[in-house]
Amino acid sequence: MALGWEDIRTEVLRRIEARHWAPGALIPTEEALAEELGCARTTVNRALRDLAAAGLLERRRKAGTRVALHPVRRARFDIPVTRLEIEGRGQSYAFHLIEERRAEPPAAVASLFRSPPGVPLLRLRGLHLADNRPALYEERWLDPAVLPEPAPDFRRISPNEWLVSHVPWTGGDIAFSAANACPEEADILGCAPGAALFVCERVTEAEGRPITSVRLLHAPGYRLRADL
Amino acid sequence: MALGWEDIRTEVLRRIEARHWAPGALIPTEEALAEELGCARTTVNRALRDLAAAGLLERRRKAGTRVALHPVRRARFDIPVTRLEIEGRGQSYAFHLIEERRAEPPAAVASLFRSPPGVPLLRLRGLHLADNRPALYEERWLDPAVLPEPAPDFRRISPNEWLVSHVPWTGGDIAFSAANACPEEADILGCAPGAALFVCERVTEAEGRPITSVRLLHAPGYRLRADL
DNA sequence: GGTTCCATTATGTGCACACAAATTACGATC
DNA sequence: GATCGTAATTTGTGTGCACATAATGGAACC
Repeated sequence: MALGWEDIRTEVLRRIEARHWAPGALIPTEEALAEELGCARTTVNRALRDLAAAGLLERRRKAGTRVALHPVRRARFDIPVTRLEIEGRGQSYAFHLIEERRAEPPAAVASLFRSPPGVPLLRLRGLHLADNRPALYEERWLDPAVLPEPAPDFRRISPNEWLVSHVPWTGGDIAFSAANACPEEADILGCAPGAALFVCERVTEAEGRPITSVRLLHAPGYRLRADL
Repeated sequence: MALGWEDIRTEVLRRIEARHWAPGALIPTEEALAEELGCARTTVNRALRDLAAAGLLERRRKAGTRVALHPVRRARFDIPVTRLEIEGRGQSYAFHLIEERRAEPPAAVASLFRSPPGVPLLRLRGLHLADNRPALYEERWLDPAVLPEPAPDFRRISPNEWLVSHVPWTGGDIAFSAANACPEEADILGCAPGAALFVCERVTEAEGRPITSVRLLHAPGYRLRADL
């Protein structure tokens, strides 16, 4: 019959959901499950590893595998390039560069970049438009060392998109929050001052050093969906 | 020396980041890589599968493996039980039940639950407190069919926490957005009317049917962090 | 009683092999 | 030239085995 690892996962999941094994309880060893379900231990291992990665099981060597006491919901979502996200909704995309200049960053950003005082970074501000309406306003600091000669024309391609396809990144950090639009932001995004904006702050690193930090302000009405 | 699959992943990642293989380009087959790097194809397979799951590679049978053209950033975050999140910050936790009654849901919720008109759902509203200060206000609709007899005392345990540990869930949906606090919400959360609130809306399902839908309003200042 | 050490045990992972599944490339046929 | 069928290729996965690694529990010892 040939049971696949996904079948094993399904069966284990069924038992968890049916409270066949209570939360916090030990479940049989891989070997026992393999014998019971009629497959190799490798196959059980893969299924259990997958469920553990999903947060449903907790596994420790020697201690065994137990059903997670607090099934942490581990949500995942994709962060597409803004252009693709907008075009994916069937809208036309455009990017409007508001500002591009060298400037000394505020202390918080400077310490983040671990750059010595007096060294300017590249300051970029721009607006992403969907069907010619403001959709996303970005304020960015960028380490000019990553730019080639000649520098890309950010009036034609958004910094985000250029970075994604030209600079190898190795890590970073991302956080979401909500903020009231200040008058200038409201003006740029074409919304009322004080409107609640969905904010995404990102720091992108390469080889352990920050390359760029950006604050993305979404126009009112934006929703970020994730899968459980 | 014994190369582990994580070593292989690291090496492949290095080559991607070093633009050794350009975005969109085909990379060698598993077999070729296994021979070159001196390990079994299984090991290469695991490494490449992992990178593909992370969105860095695209793999298709027979077509081979290529470096993703648009390295979609796939972020993951854990959604802990609110109590654990607050206690994890070293603050004391408390839950205050504001309202519990049977009520007919608005049309949008009724259609979501696919419940016939006239059948009431359980309406719950409550406030999560961190160090006795409002942290999270929740408005929930709950299918009373999942409740045992006697029903749990939601003055003692928050609906969220009770559900997580007593009702097997199989899926759901989650979305984040921002909203201005209406006067009542501002009063409950102890913030200014109109303040930008971070909103989390969740629908939880079991066996394909919605069990509960909830709108979570975080007090101003909340940040949701994720890992890239 | 407490500390150290070690055997036991469950998971983690590598390997060689086999076959399955998908998709492409190519050749045969019309 | 277009269409169809088939073979070749690449990834996907199962199996049995071996050994590595970590954590546990208890024995030995002070």
